[in-house]
Amino acid sequence: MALEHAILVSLLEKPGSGYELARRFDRSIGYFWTATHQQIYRVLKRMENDGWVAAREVAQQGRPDKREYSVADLGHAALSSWLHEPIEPETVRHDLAVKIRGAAFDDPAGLVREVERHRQAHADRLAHYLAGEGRDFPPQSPAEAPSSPAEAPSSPAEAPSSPVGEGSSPPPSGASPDAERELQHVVLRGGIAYERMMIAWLDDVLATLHRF
Amino acid sequence: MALEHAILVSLLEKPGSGYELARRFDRSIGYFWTATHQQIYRVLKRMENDGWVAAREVAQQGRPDKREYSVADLGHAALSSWLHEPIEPETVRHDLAVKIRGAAFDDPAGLVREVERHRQAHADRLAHYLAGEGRDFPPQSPAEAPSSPAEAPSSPAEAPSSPVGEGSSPPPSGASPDAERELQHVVLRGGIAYERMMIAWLDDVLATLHRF
DNA sequence: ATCGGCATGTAAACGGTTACATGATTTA
DNA sequence: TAAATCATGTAACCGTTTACATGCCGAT
Repeated sequence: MALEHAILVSLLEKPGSGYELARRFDRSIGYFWTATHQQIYRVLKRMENDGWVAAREVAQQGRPDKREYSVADLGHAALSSWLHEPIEPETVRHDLAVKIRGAAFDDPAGLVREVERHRQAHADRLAHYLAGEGRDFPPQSPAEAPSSPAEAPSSPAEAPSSPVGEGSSPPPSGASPDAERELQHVVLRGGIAYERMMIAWLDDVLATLHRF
Repeated sequence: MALEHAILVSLLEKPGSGYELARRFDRSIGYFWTATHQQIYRVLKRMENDGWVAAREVAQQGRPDKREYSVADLGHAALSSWLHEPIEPETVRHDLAVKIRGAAFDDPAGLVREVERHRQAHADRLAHYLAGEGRDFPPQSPAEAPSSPAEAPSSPAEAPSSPVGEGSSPPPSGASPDAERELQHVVLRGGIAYERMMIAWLDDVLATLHRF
């Protein structure tokens, strides 16, 4: 399990309420880790009990009060020790691959629309990522090209919203805002590479299905 | 949930016992869907109660008896209706991405070994897939190249073991052994593309980490 | 004689999903 | 006035993971 750790990272990047975290899990962090608000409130409460995070009541005008969480020393230490223990290279769950293999026993051509839907969803996410990359990581001087040609978008692109927030406690070693940005960028590049690969593969799948 | 459906597909490809299924979920099917034996036994029992699969006691010499399951008409129908309903484009969980972003707050260089471990695991899987592709889908006449240059392997490669098994009931429409092979191949190509992408991205990550 | 593979299970704990619930405020 | 957003929760259910358990057979 790593929801706690994903929350810690997000709160280190920028403190926020449970509600705000829930929305981040629809955006930036949410691209590689999902969680519903119910889950987040429950885990957040446990983390507070364990002293990993501390809450601060914040009054707002025109809005309900919120409890803004930030990472406490114990939480920072917990993250650190998680970072230092090895994790298993992930275990994937690809429903679509099961469907594709299953289609051999039931009208392959019937799957075309479904695969096209998925292809569209991945093209949308790619456009979304590229927009975020262009916004948050504009191409610098020489030597660094952000990414290559893209897909035609379709959904409204929205920002990954990753302002350089301030960690609550002093980090053990080399934690510069510089590293934070660079590492966020390399993760985003991973998302971009993933979507590109998926689109190319789904085209391959469509070509294969069209042969039946 | 799609474990039931993954089991149906696997049993359509070839009938087998719970134990055999559990091992298949370490290989072929397991590359895009994991399940432990306990899970499989429980689901299998439920599927039997629902009339989706039928068991047959098979005596073996030198081994305990096994209950060999095959797909019943109701199971085939259940798979068919699942294939026809749309599913959500998957929700990913990338622990490693969380770690990478978290590393900004705790020694980025300390993550190098972990990322290298993951890179190795993906290189191994790629070698494994490519070996399986070479074995089960040998390059045909013209026009079809299986894949491009690869990685240096390291772990012992093992077969995806996908013999063309016989479905128990007559399929609704175009289910040829031909389609079965082709669709298995396109799924395998997806695995290969995924591993290649991951290796390239992890190299990018390593290069980024080395800057700190 | 012990270890690894075959074969099948039970039980408990945990994590994630879905549904339901409340109440204020701003925007269309 | 109705809908969307902010903000926080409870309850029930279901799927997954981990630990424990049993027993036979063949090979070292």
